[in-house]
Amino acid sequence: MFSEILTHMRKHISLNAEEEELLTRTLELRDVKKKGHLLRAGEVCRENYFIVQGCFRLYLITDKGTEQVIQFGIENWWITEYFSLKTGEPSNFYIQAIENSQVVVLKRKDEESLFAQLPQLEKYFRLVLEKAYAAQLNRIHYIFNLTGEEQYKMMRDKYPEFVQRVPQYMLATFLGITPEFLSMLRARKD
Amino acid sequence: MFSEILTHMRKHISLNAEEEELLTRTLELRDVKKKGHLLRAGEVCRENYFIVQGCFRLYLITDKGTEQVIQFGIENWWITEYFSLKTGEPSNFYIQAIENSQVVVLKRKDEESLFAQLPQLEKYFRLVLEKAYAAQLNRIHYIFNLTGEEQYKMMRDKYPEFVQRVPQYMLATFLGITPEFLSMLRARKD
DNA sequence: CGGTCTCTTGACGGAGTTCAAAGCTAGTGG
DNA sequence: CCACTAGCTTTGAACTCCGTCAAGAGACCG
Repeated sequence: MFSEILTHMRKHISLNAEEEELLTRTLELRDVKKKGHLLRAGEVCRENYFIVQGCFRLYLITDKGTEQVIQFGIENWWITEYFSLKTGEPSNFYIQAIENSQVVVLKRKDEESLFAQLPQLEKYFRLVLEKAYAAQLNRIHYIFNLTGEEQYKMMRDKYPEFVQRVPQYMLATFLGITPEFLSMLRARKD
Repeated sequence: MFSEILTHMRKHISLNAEEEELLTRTLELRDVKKKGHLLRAGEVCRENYFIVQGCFRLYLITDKGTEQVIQFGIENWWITEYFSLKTGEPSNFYIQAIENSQVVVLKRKDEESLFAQLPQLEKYFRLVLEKAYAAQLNRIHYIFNLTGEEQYKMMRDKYPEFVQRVPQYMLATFLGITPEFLSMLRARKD
């Protein structure tokens, strides 16, 4: 359903019925099965995704052959790989559904004309990006100043439903620790 | 001078003479001495800065009382603390000049009316933020997958002039290591 | 030329990794 | 609905990178 994305947009900008109709004509809904990929390393990223329902991860395969989760995305967040999307170069990252999910797809080829017709979208995405960028700075702060244990406890206390939702080995690499060490942390009763 | 920021904007959007004049009337030039602050922890961030000349760092004081650099900024980059700027809450961060510098100041109180008069600025900042956000994702990737030593060598080889430009103890905390350990790395000839 | 800021050196300690193996769980097909 | 399998989690021992603390040596600026 497009109602979720329209609700989200209305929090930042105002659109009339005609404009909303233009949007829903251009955007596309897509279902993604658990473990299905929206992007694989080596491919060029040509779309931006708004998560209607479900949960995704953006990750990569390191030189050592292990997976490193860089970012999670849940309902009402946009997720994409901007570097590849903007430059047209092949991406190093994967975007994968952790659960059966549904996204709204904004294709790069439609972006320019849609933004030209609905200039307010520029503001909407500017505001979304400001928020996402601020969150990244905060994250870097935590990475450097909290131990793995402290980060895990913070996640667990602040977003308990989220910690339940994703496999431990994905959460571990997101926190910058190994699955083995996270398992040990959980065993130590607080 | 405003010529630097106008040149930068012309790379992303087109402005006519009248629009550029409106911009330069609203924006402000400010000189900042080495070690001067644009923002201190506890203050509310009310401005966004385009670096015309010089070098800045965004940092914070950790619980242990040490400085942690989160981000550097040099010529033609915007730097601010978006969380405080957007929410109006006091910031936890400092923004400080590393050299004698000059910035263009965009005040929050002018932002709304300026964006209303020059809607193209929405696009300009959207594009700037997309690039900055992509760079942060890449940075998180390096933080997790390179050791302190590998990150230092990459910085040194990729941005040698920059490594020269900032004090070692600032570079160390930016890389997530202690100044002592960075000193040791430098002593090991490659 | 004096003081503050910055960089270096070294000994010790701890948080987290690596590797290997075993135990558990959930989805799948028969 | 059960059994099997692949994927996920746990455990433990040895090891490593990097932090902490403390002291001293340069270097820069007024």
